Amino acid sequence: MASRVTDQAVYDAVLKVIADQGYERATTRAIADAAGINEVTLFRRFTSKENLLRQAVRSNFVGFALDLDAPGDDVAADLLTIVSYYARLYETRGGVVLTLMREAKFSPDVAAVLAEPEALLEKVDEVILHHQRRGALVTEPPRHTFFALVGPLMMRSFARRVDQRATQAPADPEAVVRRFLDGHRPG
Amino acid sequence: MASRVTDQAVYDAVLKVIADQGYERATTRAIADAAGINEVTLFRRFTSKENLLRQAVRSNFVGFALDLDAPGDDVAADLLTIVSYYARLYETRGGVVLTLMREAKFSPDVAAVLAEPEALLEKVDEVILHHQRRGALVTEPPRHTFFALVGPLMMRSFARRVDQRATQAPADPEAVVRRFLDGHRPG
DNA sequence: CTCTGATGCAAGTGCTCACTTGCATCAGCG
DNA sequence: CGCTGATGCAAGTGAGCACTTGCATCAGAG
Repeated sequence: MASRVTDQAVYDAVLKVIADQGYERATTRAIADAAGINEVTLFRRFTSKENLLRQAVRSNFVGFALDLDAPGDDVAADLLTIVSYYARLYETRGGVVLTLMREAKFSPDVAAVLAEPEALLEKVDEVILHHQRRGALVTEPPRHTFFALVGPLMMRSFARRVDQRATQAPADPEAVVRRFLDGHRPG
Repeated sequence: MASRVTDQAVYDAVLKVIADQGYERATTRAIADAAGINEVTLFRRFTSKENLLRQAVRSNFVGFALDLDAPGDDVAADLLTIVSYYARLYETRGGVVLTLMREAKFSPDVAAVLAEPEALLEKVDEVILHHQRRGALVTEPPRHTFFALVGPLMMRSFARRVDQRATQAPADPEAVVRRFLDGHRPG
């Protein structure tokens, strides 16, 4: 029988609690409370705190993965896929993502969990390399290109966190790609 | 009788350990080991972990405070004092500073300790306000002006952390102030 | 209605960690 | 040499937390 509180609802709770407490300070008790279930039930359903985070991350960050398996001829289109993904990610989950990235440096658990979304990055690298080889992008380490592309989105999310008053409009992925290509098409 | 291991040596150890582990994961045991003293001695001399951090921060960040009590007529000179202070801070302690700033959001202890250096910021605000009133700077919330001034230094420190390979030259405070004033002198 | 599987609750286990205590040692000062 | 005050070491205390166990309850499928 399905559970009264859905898995996704629990995932939302985890991410929310982690967003304001950080992973290590987020007690399983607090997570359970936020999800409206008993702590024991939490463990019965998700085994461990780390596994719970893993499933939440998988479901929310990795789940709706990009259609990048076969990069095509159109640089702009492929980059747009990437930017749209990260724009949406930071738009909806910016808080947790930044928090987890910070904590990954110190907490082996968090680092382990983030290994999975990191694998996404390798896919992205391949796409960038593909277009570099086709002569559509300046040649540099793909990860650099990636940061140049997505960095502005991260910064926006970061700035919003530091400076609340800025009611910034959500980033327009098409504009981001356009601006980026202006600077990264080989002359 | 003075202690064989000086207070400053212990402070260095704390800041170093916190820089790579973060405050919460930095056990007093690890700190004592890094300082080359017994954990018990640590407590006998510094009372508590939080107090130890406080004294380390006080000694390293607040101790050599700025000569800003009486802002003068020369905007450039006063801003240079500020920038030089933060340039040196990030140059020598960038790692810990960023780590502590991150953790302050989650850990009340860290937040409490950082309240003291925060007070420095109020002094800075006053100086900026002073020069705004004298018509030497564009009018905006002083904290914004501060971030515009010091932000680049923080970003440089942050970037160095993310992207190791960049052997960036240390920031030149005079250049920073010059560039800043170009954009913030009222037209 | 009955059976089953998921849930809640109370209590407990084991680990880590900040912090303590008692005692032996050691360096400098008279 | 004898005193003092700081240090080291071994052991322990108490709290927080991830995770477990046993039992009662309750909702849905047959």
